[in-house]
Amino acid sequence: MSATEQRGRKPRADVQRNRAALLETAQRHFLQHGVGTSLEAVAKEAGVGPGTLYRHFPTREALLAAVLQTRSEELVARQADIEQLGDAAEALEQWLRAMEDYFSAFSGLPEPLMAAARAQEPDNPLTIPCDILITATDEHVQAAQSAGHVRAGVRGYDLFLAACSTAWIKGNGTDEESLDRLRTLIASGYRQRNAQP
Amino acid sequence: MSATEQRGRKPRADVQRNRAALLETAQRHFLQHGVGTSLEAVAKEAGVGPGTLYRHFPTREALLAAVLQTRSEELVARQADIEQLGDAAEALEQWLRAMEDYFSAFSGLPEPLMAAARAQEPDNPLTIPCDILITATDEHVQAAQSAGHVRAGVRGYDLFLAACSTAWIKGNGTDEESLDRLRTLIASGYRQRNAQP
DNA sequence: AATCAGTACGGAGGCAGCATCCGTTTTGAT
DNA sequence: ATCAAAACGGATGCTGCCTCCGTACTGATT
Repeated sequence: MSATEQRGRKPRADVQRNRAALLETAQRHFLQHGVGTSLEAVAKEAGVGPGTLYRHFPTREALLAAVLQTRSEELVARQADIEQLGDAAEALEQWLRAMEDYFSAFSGLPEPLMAAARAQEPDNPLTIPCDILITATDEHVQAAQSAGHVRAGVRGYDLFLAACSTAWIKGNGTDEESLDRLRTLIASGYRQRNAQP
Repeated sequence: MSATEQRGRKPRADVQRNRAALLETAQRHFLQHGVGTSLEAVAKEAGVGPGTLYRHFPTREALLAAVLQTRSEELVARQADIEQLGDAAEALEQWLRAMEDYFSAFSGLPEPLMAAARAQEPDNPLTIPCDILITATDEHVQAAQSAGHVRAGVRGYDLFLAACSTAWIKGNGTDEESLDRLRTLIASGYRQRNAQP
């Protein structure tokens, strides 16, 4: 028996079915209406009562975290690929874009993520993925610094913040051209002036 | 008769009193609870009914814009001072900080400001101040570019976005040190490498 | 001073969403 | 087939939004 399975010994059929339906519906609603979507509507469309939704996911953040689980895993997988590249500068750049995409998955997502990153609430379900991302970013940054591609004094957390705010702006309907300008601006900010090959 | 006075000829005493009370109370509530504060509570504390509040300020944005009026004027005044400086680079930097402070006046303010800046809704009361700020920023940028302090290709709007997102991050409780790092990062991004005095 | 018409007031009311509680139903185990 | 634990779901109470309309106030007019 794996650790993720039941500790007692009863994985009720109900529970799994409802949980799956809720996750599926919630993802659709988050996609269409953003993270602020009506949880009541999600429950109704999933064919369960509000009580059931709240029992499975006590807070909006818990539901969000569960829905994001899949995407988080994909992101981590992408990181593995990215790390394969020899070029630390290129790797960092790709990683930042990957994070930005992740943050942009649903409209309004950066808000709760920032709240979780600040992380005075240790039981916020979004804190864990955030910490993972920050750490991963920091590793990329350090690698790129060692290779002389990134200024000293830049931390992973700084670029995490930058990616998060870029995603926030993106989610607010700014045109792609302006976004690219902003990304370029930020890249100019962290890049080492004279890269040493 | 000035243009800002009545066009017909009746400035009812009621109206002025209530409007003033609403603005005063709203500012306090925005300060304490952010831009999402309960308008019902504002009305109640101002001693008027909800109807009166909504007649004076049909939307939350209208109320926000009215409350921000004073601050906007201060900001413009500060701009005048800043322009006096001969140093365009220093002027730009100060201007960006001034804007950031303005955006940080109330928690959650960047959100509606961004929505207004994107500006497909021409009757959004926040659009006007936003456009003014963008234009002003662009002037500072161009001045600094002429003096060779800022890269070509940087637009005022880009730095407006940057300031807005910095304020957003700030409003989400990030520590001052990280903010300073981010500001430095952005500054490194727009500054010309070899300034020509 | 008294009247009048226009204006503004304010609260009741309808609506939507959140979150909880508890009587009823489902489920796996025996 | 029976049972107790576990899960369900909807009724419920709450808060906030926004509107509508009978009532009250105000400034102008005589």
